[in-house]
Amino acid sequence: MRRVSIEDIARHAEVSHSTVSRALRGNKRISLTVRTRILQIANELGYTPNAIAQSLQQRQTNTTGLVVPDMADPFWGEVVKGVEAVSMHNQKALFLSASQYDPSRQLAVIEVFHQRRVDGIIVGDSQLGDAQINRLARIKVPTVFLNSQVDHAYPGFHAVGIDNYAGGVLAAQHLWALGHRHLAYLGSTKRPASNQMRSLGFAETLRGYGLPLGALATHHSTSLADDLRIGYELASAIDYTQTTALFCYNDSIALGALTYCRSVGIDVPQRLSIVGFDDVAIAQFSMPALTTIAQPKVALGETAMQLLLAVLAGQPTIDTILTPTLVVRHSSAPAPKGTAQ
Amino acid sequence: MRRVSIEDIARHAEVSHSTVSRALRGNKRISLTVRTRILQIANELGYTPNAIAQSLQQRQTNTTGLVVPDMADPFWGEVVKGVEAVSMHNQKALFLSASQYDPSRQLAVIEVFHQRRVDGIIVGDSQLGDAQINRLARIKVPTVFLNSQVDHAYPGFHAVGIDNYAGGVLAAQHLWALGHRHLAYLGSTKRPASNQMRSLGFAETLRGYGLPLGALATHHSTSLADDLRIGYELASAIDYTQTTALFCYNDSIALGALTYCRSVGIDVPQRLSIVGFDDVAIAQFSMPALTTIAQPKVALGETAMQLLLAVLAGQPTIDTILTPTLVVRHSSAPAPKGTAQ
DNA sequence: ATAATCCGTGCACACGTGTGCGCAATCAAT
DNA sequence: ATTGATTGCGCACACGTGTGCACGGATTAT
Repeated sequence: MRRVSIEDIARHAEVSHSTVSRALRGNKRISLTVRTRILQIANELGYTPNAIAQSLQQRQTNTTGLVVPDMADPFWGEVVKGVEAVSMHNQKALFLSASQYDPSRQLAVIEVFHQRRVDGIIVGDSQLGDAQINRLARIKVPTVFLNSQVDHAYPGFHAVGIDNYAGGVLAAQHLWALGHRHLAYLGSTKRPASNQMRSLGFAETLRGYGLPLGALATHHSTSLADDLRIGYELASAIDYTQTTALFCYNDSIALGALTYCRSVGIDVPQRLSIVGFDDVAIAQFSMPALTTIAQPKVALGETAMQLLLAVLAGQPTIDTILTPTLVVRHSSAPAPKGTAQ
Repeated sequence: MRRVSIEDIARHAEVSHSTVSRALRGNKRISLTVRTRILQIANELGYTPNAIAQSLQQRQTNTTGLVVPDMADPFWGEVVKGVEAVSMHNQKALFLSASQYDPSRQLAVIEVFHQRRVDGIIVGDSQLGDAQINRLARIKVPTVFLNSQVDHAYPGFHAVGIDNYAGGVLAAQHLWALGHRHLAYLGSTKRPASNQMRSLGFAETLRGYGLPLGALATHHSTSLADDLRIGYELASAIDYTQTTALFCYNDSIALGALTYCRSVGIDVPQRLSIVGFDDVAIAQFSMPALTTIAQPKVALGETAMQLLLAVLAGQPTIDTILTPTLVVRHSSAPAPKGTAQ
């Protein structure tokens, strides 16, 4: 029942295990005749190198740990896809775990990764507090934070993310240009930093245009329910006698809001414009198709993994901020005449 | 820069590394005084056990490999979530890789997992051919197939899936009861087995009701494009002067079809009923909300992992077939009067 | 012919951990 | 007081792999 090792091959070939090891790795110092015989025997015996033993001896596992808040979230699904693609392409294996938006669980996962001696770690949506960061800093594993909610300025810590403020600006410019003068922001405090930057970019831009105070309402859910549900509930708290446009923290919340509007008979986009954030796959197929601020999700994952690989290779690196883009579809339209100021 | 090992702790405590190992593992034969001293030192030094070395010596990695066709697919996202939850709860780490619906890549991933000496493997949507199965059988790693497209009857091979035929039956019963007499099936040959069983359950049930030949059209996409796009394209090939109901291989295809209908002004569900399959999160928030055959996705992942754990524990196991359920929403309605036969 | 070079291979150790066995010291029992 | 049991710990090996060094034999140069 035991697996076949280079020692077994050595016995069959009547050489030492050193010779087998060298032959398999293509060392020049092994004669061609011996090498071909060894490869032949290895093949017959169905030999598969033991990466565990290799990892132990090399003190390197060629393994990365990835922790995201929720696997089933379509946003993170795409990010994971990007990370996995680059990882596999570079012959690295990928450990995956979910943190369920729980910082303590985030740290616990990271410690498990460290036990497994991953070469590097990618943390999505980090919400680690100072104490946790200190604990993490002690283990000295190269770490890339992806769309982090906290600022982690430590050596060995790197970051990849998008410019949330710029995203908020884009949404404001778009809706203002369409003539909207009473707007609302629907957010979630589950992601403090990005939520704040998006609403800030949105609000400051509108203020810059001279939007009177009070014409912008912000609603933040503190609930931990699904975003779809949150969007539905937040949308139901809005006063639609004035408000003509909604900017939502993400597409899921926007779709929840859209569902609410449909259920109470508010026409989108004729009476109300809705702008989402992320551009998940389904956004283009909702009814009406969602206008949204697109994040380059797969690219985000790819970039994070590439950054990590560069760090591991000892190359100099810089943190990366990707820029979101406005995707205009059919959930946004000119403000209705009656309500324009 | 070297990591701290039990050897280092031993030196500080002036004992042998054996004693440290035993102390850390709570062996009774170590005196309490020595043990507490060792734990103290281990803590001060920031010791983290090396799982690689443990794996090598125990000949067991407490690791599972999971391969799915596409991380970004919302269906597989939920399955992964279930697998990960059970895996983490049982202190097992999870390797993840995507196969992109490519059988040869599926096998390649499995071989990498084997090199890493995973204790078990879960393969989603297996499309492995006979040659590949033989190769896989040789490595003798306990394997669970999840919603497999092929029948793999080998010792060491196990399966978890849903009853696709029953799902097709449910859809047929529902649409027949609503009075639909001209129907179409929109499928994808990317998943041969499940696609066939769903359409078969659908077709045979309708035939059983006495539906005349020719009143049921089937369209199968052979393209590798996104399902959303496939749904759009397949829907555009239907003759809607007769057909009043569509049953789709999955929700993504159904949503694509829905989008097509919206774009050409076909009212759903007044003029056309659409039934999907899977019940992905977004199905309940589309416009109109999608009637669908729900798969217990998370439970599917959980069950697969639990089955694997049972196999690894040497317990007797049986393959599991979960049953899908009909979820009626607003994309299906009674057939329009004019077209009823 | 002898010395210098080169080529092919094996010995032995390292990576970090767990454990069977043995050994010394302490304790209890006769 | 001697024997026997018990307790607490270390020695040495194993897991599978890679590699520095040495060593023997063949080849080449003087």
